[in-house]
Amino acid sequence: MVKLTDDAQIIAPFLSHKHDHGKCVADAIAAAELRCKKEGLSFTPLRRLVLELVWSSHGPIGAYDVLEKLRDSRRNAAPPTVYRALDFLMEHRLIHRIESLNAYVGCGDPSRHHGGQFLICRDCQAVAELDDRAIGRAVSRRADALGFDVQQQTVEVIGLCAECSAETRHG
Amino acid sequence: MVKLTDDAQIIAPFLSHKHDHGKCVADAIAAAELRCKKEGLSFTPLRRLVLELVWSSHGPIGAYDVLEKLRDSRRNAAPPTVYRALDFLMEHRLIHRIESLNAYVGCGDPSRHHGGQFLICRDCQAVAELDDRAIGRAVSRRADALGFDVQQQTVEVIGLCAECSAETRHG
DNA sequence: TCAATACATGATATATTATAACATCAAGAA
DNA sequence: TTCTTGATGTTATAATATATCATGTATTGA
Repeated sequence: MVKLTDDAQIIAPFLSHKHDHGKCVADAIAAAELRCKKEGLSFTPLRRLVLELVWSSHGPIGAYDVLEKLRDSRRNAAPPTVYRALDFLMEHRLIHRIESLNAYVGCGDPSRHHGGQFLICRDCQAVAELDDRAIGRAVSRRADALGFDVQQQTVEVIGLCAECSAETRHG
Repeated sequence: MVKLTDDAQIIAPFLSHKHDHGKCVADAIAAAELRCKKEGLSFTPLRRLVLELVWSSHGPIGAYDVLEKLRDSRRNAAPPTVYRALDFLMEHRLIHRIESLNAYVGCGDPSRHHGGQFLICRDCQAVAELDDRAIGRAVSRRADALGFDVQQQTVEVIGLCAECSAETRHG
C-alpha cells in the first residue's frame, strides 16, 4: 500500500504489466484467510477458489468468466455457485464489484474499511483501487448539505493508465 | 437549477414526492428540442418519445420498462428500438445511465457539460443530479498524480433522501 | 428529378448477466 | 442421535443487452 498524504492512500496501485502476479494472489489469499479467521467467517474451499480465480486475472473479471475457470476443477458448477461465492466475498469486502463493467476485482486491502474508488484502464483493464478521503469527503459534504443519508459510494473512473497512455502517445 | 456555491450546482434536485411532474417533462423535452436544433441532431419522433418515457417516471427507469411503455403506441417495438434511442440520448447527454441500477434517467440540464454525480434514494428511487466540482477535482487531482488520463467519471451515491430519511425516523 | 448515399428503424435471433426455487449435504448444538 | 443451520447442488428462468440483416426515409448532389 502506498501512502500519498495523511489523507489519501492507494489501496492497490497500477502494476507494471509484468509484475510477479503469483505473489499477488498468494498475498491476497493469505490476507483473506487471516481476516476470515479473525471474524469467524466460513472461508470454504469453494469461496477460497473463487477468490483465487478473481485475483488470477488481476483485473476486473465477469461472473461467467469466473464460472468457466471454476469448471476446470468443478465440472458442474452453475451460475448460482459463482454468484453466491461472489456475494459472500463482497459482503465481507474481499472483492469489489465494478458497476460500470459488471465485473469483480479483488480488494487490495481487506483489513481496512474503505470506500471503493477505482481508476480503470480502458486499454489494459488494469484497476487501481484508491481510498482518497478528499473524494469521499467532497461527496459526503454535498450529501449532508442536502440531508441525504449516504449508505454507499460508487466512484469509478474510466480512462488510460500511465503505462498505456504513454504507449498510445509514442505509437 | 440551484446554485450552492461558485463551485457546486444541483443540476436536478430531489423533488417533493408530489411536484408538478407534467411540467418537468415538458421542460425537459423543450430543452432537448432546443439543443438538438442548435447542434443539428436528428430528434426523431421515436427518440423524442423515448425521452418522454424516461422522464415520465422521474426516476431511474430500466430499458425494458421503457420498452413496455413504448409498446402502448408502437405495438411491435423491440429491444433494439429502445437501446438505439437510449444510446442516441446518452451520446448527446440528454439522459444519463445509472450504472449501479442498470437504469436511465433524464439529464436535468443538457445545455451544460458536466460530470454526472448522482444521489440515489434507495426508498423512493428519486435521483438528484449534481455537478460538484470539488468532487470532480478531487478525483482529477488523484488521477493526475498517478498519470491516469481520465475519460469518464461515474459517481453514484446510494442512500436515503431527506424526505424518506425523515419518514424512516418518524415511523 | 433521380439515383446515390447515409442515417434511422424494423425484425429476428441470440448473447450476457443474474436470480428463484427447491433438493441435498455437512457440521455443530441440544 | 436428532435438529438446526449454513453451504452447496441442480434446474429453470428472469433481466439486461447486442448482432445481424432487411427495410424505409430524408438529403444531397449530379
